[in-house]
Amino acid sequence: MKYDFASVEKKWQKIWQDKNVFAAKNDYTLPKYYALVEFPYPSGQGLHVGHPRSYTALDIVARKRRLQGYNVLYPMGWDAFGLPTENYAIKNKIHPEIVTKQNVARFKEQLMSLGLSFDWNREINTTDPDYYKWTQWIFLQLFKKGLAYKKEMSVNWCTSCKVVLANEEVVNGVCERCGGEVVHKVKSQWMLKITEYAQRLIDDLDDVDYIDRVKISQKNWIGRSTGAEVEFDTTAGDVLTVYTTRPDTLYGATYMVISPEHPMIEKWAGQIGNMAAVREYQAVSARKSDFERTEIVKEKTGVRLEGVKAVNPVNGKEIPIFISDYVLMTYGTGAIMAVPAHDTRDYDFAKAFDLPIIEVVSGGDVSKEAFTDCATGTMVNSGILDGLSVEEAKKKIIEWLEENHKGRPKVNYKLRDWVFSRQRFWGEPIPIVYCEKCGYVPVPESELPLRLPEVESFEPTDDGESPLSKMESFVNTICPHCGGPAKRETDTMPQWAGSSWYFLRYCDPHNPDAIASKEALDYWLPVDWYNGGMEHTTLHLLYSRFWHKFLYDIGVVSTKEPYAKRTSHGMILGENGEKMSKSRGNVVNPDEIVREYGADTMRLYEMFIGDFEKSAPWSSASIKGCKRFLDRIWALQDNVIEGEEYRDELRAAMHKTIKKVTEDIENLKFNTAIAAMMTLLNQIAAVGSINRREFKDFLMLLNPFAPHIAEEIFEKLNFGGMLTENLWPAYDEAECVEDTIELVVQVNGKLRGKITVPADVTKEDALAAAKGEVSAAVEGKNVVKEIYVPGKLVNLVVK
RNA sequence: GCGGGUAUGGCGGAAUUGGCAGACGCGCCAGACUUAGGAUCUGGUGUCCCCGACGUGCAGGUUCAAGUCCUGUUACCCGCACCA
Repeated sequence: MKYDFASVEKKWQKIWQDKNVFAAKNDYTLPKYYALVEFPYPSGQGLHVGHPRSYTALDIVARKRRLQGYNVLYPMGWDAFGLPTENYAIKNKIHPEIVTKQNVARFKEQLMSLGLSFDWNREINTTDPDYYKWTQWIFLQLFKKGLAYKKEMSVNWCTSCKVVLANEEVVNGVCERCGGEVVHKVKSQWMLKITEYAQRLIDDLDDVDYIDRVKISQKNWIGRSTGAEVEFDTTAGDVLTVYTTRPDTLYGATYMVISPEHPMIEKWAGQIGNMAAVREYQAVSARKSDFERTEIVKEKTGVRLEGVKAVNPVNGKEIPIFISDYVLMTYGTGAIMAVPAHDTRDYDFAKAFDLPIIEVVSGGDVSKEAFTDCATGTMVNSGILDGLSVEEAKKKIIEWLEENHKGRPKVNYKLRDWVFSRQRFWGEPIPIVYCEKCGYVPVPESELPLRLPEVESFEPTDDGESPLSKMESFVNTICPHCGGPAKRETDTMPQWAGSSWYFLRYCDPHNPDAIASKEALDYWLPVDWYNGGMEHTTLHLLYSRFWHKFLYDIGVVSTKEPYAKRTSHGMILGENGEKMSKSRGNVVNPDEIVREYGADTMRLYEMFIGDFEKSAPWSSASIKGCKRFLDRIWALQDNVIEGEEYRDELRAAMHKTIKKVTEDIENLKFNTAIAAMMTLLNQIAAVGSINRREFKDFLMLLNPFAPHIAEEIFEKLNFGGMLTENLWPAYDEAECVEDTIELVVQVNGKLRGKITVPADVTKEDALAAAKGEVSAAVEGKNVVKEIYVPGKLVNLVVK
């Protein structure tokens, strides 16, 4: 009888749903396990085969944990605000709410068809006012604590989407989403002070179990560096402060460079002799897009400020000041001391402008290139520092600077504050009112959610203002503070807002009075295992850690970190090994795979495709192997015999497989777990039959991977109740060992034979047997060394 | 340039502390059943000059023994990119 996966899968999906089998219990006395996958953006394209890789992996973990007696929370929801939906809505003249509803329905149906054990009672949607009420509430708390502020700043402006982008959304100088040109534009933006949390975001990584590459990426992104601020007097009278990681090279500073946007330029305008040239350079820099700026990275340009000089604090020498766009206003103080002998950029600039290069650290050849090594050099030409190592010199010069009030130690971060405004319709309205008299006033919490107005047109404006700005009934309001006329903020939040706290809402998703009840949060948090893509390491993951830490600070949550463990899956590539995309024509549709092979086969294949953490190309040929595996298990029903215990011929195999599958699931080694089950099946086939006990435990192991077929056979064989109500099988380490083992016999390290010996063989017996096995090869030669590795091999070294 | 990663049969990939290289699967070959096979079952399948030798990107080294450790090197992928 052939296995009819289509009807069986539908049958069990309905039973699971009707009986609420996977609902997390609100009994906070039970041992809990919170498994989380990144909730998808419900795009118009429907589910991608990449989605189920992550979802199936943690579904396996969740199902296994339930069988191990845990109260498991494995939820799903929709990160549904965002540009593609809005663009689609504009283009097709449908309200984004309707588009979202349609896309969610499609996604949900697709996820359901995969038999994922989500607790659908806890489904959330970031565009639901009952949800974004709390996104807005968190923003208000940030505002009240001074962590949300408005700032005039140069922002990344996508000329195609007509929207401000975060730095993280600009890729290679173009818009991450549409590939449109990105230019700079000065706008007043809401900002979140993530930089205030930079050090804690680094430090607390020590307390969580994230895979190394995620920790390293986050640290690099935050980009902590230690150095010093040094104050340079100028002939204009003002002090120019620079940041440097190499204060030891202060004697080698032969000129200074400030950013073209540096405010001191305006202050000095009257004293700068060549102000026209300076203004021209400023204008050219401002016009450059990020793309142009990175394109012409090679040659250094700049303009010398005539009439103003700086004074090196260590030796009183006057040195020239330049403006150049290789110095960024957004990092450090926007000004540097240039030490061409020991910094490659300064070196290039000095060469281009024919400036003196003074060696202050010996060890390199500064006539050829900058010597930047901090580990080996010795200080020279440096007065009080001469003869010291770089590290010693750093300490000594900082002491000197502090004593003479010319500087201090300083830590800097590359991380910048989070640009939180978007000039778009389909996002959470920022709940702030602007009053001429009172300034920025928060919308009272009792008025949340501040809903998006119900309008028909929400096209972006050409001047870069939000579509909301044209909706007068929305804009015009009353100041909550003074009662006078006021205007609402018309920008909306970025897509990252709703996803920065969604895992909290799952704990208590229908609570009207709070993000979630304190009891629910205290019970479920932290998330025990969070899996998601590497592409979210520096954005979503960092943002949500930031928000969580803030919520910890104001007493909403009780854990410093949201996620105890973070893993990351590799991408599934197209058959040609390239990233799947419509334009490459290599997209695999999960619906078709489910239709042709069934959900169990699809799940199994995605887990078997390769190392979970690495990317792997799809193969429509290989998937058959997984189908065959399930068909062969189905066929085992014809060879079932009675039996309450494992038979001798399968005992070790059963124990070993249980051990392997149990451990591999914890270590993300789903592919070898499946291989182990295939091996067990081959052993069963060799024996010719399977008894009821063996089959039952086999089905338990199979269940997390291929739940439908496992449940069906479990029911057909009357093992009692639903499989999901049973317990994960245990293994006995002692039983994993076979009675006899095979030892490899090597002569001079080369394989020359194999011997079968009792598992508890003595060294003497093993050596004797080995010598007998390879007598021909050892004949007439001197055995100079005998190596015996118990359970593995015997190596005879002969001469 | 910096950071992270990868390199193993025709293909996807296995391989605790160094200990049988190629588990498991795909594909391929042969056979069985069959009117038929793109179904199923059984056996085989790293390469070659096949009782032997060679073989984990490349070149060295350590070791009784190296995919694994050390030194050097190449190619590709991902991320960041003038961060002082």
